[in-house]
Amino acid sequence: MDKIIENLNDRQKEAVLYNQGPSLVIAGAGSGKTKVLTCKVACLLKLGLAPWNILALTFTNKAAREMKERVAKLVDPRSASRLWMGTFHSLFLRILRTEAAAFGYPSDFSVYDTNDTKSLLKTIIKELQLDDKTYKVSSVASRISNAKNALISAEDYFNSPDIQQRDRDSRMPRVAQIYAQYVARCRQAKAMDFDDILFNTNVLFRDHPEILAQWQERFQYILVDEYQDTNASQYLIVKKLAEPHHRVCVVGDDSQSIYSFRGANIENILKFQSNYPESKLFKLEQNYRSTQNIVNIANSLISNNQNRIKKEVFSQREKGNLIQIMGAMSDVEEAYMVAGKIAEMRNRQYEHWADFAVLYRTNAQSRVLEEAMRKRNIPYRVYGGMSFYQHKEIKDILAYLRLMLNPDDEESIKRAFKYPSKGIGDTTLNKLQDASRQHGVSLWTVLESPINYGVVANNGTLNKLAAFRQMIEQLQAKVNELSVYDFTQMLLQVSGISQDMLKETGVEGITHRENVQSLLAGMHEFCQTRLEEGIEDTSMAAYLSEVALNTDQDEEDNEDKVFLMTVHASKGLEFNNVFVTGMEENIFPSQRSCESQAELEEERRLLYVAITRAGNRCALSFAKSRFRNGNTEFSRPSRFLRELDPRLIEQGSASLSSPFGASPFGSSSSYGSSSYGSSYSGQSSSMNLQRKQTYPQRTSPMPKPRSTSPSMNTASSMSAESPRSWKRMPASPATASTVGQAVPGKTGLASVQSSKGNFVVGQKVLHDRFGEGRITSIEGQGDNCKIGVEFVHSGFKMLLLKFASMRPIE
DNA sequence: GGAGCTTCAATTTTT
DNA sequence: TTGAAGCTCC
Repeated sequence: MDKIIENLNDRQKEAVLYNQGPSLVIAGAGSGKTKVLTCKVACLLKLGLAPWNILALTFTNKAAREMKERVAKLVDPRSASRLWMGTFHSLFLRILRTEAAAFGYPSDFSVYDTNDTKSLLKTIIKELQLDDKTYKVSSVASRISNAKNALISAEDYFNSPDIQQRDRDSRMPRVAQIYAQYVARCRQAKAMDFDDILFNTNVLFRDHPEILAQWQERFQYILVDEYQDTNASQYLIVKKLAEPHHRVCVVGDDSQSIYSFRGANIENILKFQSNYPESKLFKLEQNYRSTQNIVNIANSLISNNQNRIKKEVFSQREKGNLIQIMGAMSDVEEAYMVAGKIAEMRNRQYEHWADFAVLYRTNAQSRVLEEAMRKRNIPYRVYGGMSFYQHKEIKDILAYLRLMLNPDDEESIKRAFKYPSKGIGDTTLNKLQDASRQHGVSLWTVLESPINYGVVANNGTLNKLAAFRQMIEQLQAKVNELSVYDFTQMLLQVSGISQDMLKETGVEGITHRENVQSLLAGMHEFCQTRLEEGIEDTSMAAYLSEVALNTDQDEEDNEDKVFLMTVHASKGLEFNNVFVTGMEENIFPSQRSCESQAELEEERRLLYVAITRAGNRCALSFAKSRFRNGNTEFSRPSRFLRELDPRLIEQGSASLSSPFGASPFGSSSSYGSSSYGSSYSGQSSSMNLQRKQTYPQRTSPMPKPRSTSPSMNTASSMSAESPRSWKRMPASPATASTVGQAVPGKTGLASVQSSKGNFVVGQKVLHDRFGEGRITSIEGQGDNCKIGVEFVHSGFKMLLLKFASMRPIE
């Protein structure tokens, strides 16, 4: 026991050792939250609790995995593997499967993922003959999801005057019907969606006290990670399970609550103490991750929030570097600036690429950043994006597997129907669906005898349907005879998927086949592991129940690369150096979050999360113009920048006082030119940055672009600025009338006069997109006059004067 | 049933 | 601008 807690500080020890009643552990950023949780679990085991008496709930598979590994190291792997430690969804799914009979489901019901849900909703909206522009699938889905997470059933939804009024106000009065229909169809398909797992767990516990009592008895101690992210449904499950013994420990940080949009209720953590009056509060306030300056500037920001639990996060590390704020003329320049800084810092500090993270508020911002990284030969990875199990080819195969256990699974039938193509089109599918709806039976039932259900089709079609049905039945007969691995290999042959995939040519085909191979490899591993552990069941059912909720990334990318990700995705991670980009009004905070105080506070917490990811250095950047939704938009620096303690911001960083309120593209040239000249070392000079252009570039492998078609059309640094990119700056004063009058010099030309001003070799210029630079050459005349400019952040460019939106400065 | 066209919208995301 | 989704035509 002592050994487990020997590396903890006093606060952490108290939190770990207290287990007389409910406790709330407020764990500031970087305060060793996971350590406390894992040590607590280890202590409980040492105190004699059986692993299966401990319920430890997380939000992600990754968190659960990591925690399990750490517990395994503290105690023994065997005990660790027997803990009830996992995500809310995976553990309660397990319970639901066990208790399925109690609420009239088969134990191998299907689990619908977001795609299935949306596809079903789309069908229902069509069937109800509602306008799919008014009833957008995504908004209907989110209303239903929010309702479920708030434990509002379809019936409650229909009967709630408030909700009905709200739906009428937003011109979607029939969401209640869609909801009801959706629930009915899920039940018919013997399927549950993610939200149902929690919702139905509540229903189960509500309607079956005897079952609840069993699980209460089992879970002697309950721990919840990231409690600030719990929704009403999760809150209530925990409350019910902990009712008899009240031994529950929740850990979280209200300042890091950033998921209200998906139903998380920050009140759960704020009100924990009133919900559990006898509870004890522990605060972990020492941050071990970040320097004092980073912790303090984050504190100065978050102190602007009203709704929070009082705490004083502090660091005993060195003061560290000041926080830098960098301004750029455009999104492109911002990206180059960040890329340049990363390259420079890496060389100077002998750091790894992976010590750097570039964070942004929206995914769309990654584009320019990626481009800048590629141009600078900086290897990077974009974190997030599509997970393995969301790929079409994987989902198609899993649909077949799901059908084996549950042929009533409508979404899976539809998938299997469509792929590989069987000559059965939408027309036939619609007929089948209509019949299924009219007779109140599943699609599969209709398929078993289409004619009996009034499906009118020609013989060819009927034969195809019969062939499909036979194939499924034939496969079903084998399911229990083979391991998943063997079965799936057979399935790929029988269904024609293998043959079809071989037909695919090109890069995408290769990727698809590789993904299928990975799926098979995963299945093989599943079987091996099971056999090694002495579990004989390597069936598909066993596999599917394990995989149903695996939606996280199987990222094995351990290469040394810079991380690019949204701020949301960065939660829980840490990096030596963090760049937070796009610090502009309407981006961060996002436009949609400016309406209410609560939303604005969440955006502030989001920035708090971003800043506290940094260990040693943190820089925030903004651009004065940004290309968004096909237009160049001008923006003002984020209001949050003004909330940061100015004493912790590096001198020479962008001045924030002047541009506010002024016209976004005011005439102050000093603003743009001085703002980004400073460097981390505090040597504030643009020369310093220019010099890095000559640094020998360490070669590094080019990262694979995410899309299959790498963008090759980006303006090469040697070419004249293309009209296409010029179009991106409609506000630029450049016109055809800017033809220059050249003055000859010793080599080439020394200067040129144009309607934009006088350009001389060696002169400083300010370009709307590339920012500040110095002219190195002038050649050609008239329309062909080209000016070579060495830009501070964008490197050398040869620009056609005619198009360049550039003016001399100084 | 698929290639190619038009249209339309455009935070954040795990399970 | 991108991309997804729907529509048309072969």
